[in-house]
Amino acid sequence: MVDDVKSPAELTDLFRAQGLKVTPQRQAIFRILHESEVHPSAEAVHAEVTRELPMVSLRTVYQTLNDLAAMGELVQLDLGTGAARFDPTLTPHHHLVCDGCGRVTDLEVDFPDVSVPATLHRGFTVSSTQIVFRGRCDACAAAVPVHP
Amino acid sequence: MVDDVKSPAELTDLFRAQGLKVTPQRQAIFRILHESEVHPSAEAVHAEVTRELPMVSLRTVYQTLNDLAAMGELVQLDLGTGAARFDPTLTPHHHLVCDGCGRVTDLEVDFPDVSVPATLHRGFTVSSTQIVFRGRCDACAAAVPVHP
DNA sequence: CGTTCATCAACAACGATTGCTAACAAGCAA
DNA sequence: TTGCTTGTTAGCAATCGTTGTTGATGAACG
Repeated sequence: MVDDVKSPAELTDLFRAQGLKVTPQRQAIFRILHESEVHPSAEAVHAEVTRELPMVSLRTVYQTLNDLAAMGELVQLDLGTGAARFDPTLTPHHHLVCDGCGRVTDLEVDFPDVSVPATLHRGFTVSSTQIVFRGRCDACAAAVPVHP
Repeated sequence: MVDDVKSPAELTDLFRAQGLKVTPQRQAIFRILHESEVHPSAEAVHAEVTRELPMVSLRTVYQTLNDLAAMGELVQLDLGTGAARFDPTLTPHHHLVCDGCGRVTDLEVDFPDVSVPATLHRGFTVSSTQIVFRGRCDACAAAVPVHP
């Protein structure tokens, strides 16, 4: 099974263990991330949060997402789509990015042959490998058959 | 040999062929790109240009870089290092990105096995594949041996 | 030469993100 | 419960990279 973001209860425990407080705002963010099937931007998470807690500021959402990313419970992606995306799927995987609508799709495939040749890495220590396939999803390809 | 950005003379011809005018500012940018061994940001190109033409605005640099990228004479990279990088190497290749200093290094290696499995692409049309290896270059690894 | 249109510099505006700070609330203990 | 301590929040300003706007300049082409 896929290693998703932890449950709200687990994240609550983790936050408390780090001496961080668990506020209603944070609980709402935990729940939204846990239920999310996509790669939401901070803005998108904020839009969801304010449906139940209308006073939550975007600032708070950023803070909590950054905390989660720093704890390794979330992966922050910068795919050149304008805003950073927060990926609740922790299993190493890759991404399809649509140049039309910006949609990001997971690709749960391992490419075991992809590594930096020893003759070329020149002291570079690789900590992660990201593969991004850019193109157009079916919907966008249909919408713009010829020119952009 | 590597397919680098065209010479200033060739770029001049290309601009004129497109009905774009070739100003001293643009010629300076052409020359700087052609001599560049790295992946300069717009800011870095601007810093170089103003050494010979102190009046050139950052706006003009962006405009020319965008024109070149639109013509396919330059590849614009967004690697999450803050600013966009402009890559004068046109041959398909991949990148090593140092999380410490942000340095971007080319990796002239082809990974023929990297493609989206037919069973998973679900209508997605891939137009380009980017592989980014993140980690630390030798200098940054030496500077920060343990914690960041 | 003169017309015309792209370009220039300067500044404002923009979107995404972060810094700042006073008011506030979570967690803990008594 | 009550109170204390400390981290958190909301709101706004500021920052960064980038682009829009504009009046003036200047190149290209006839």
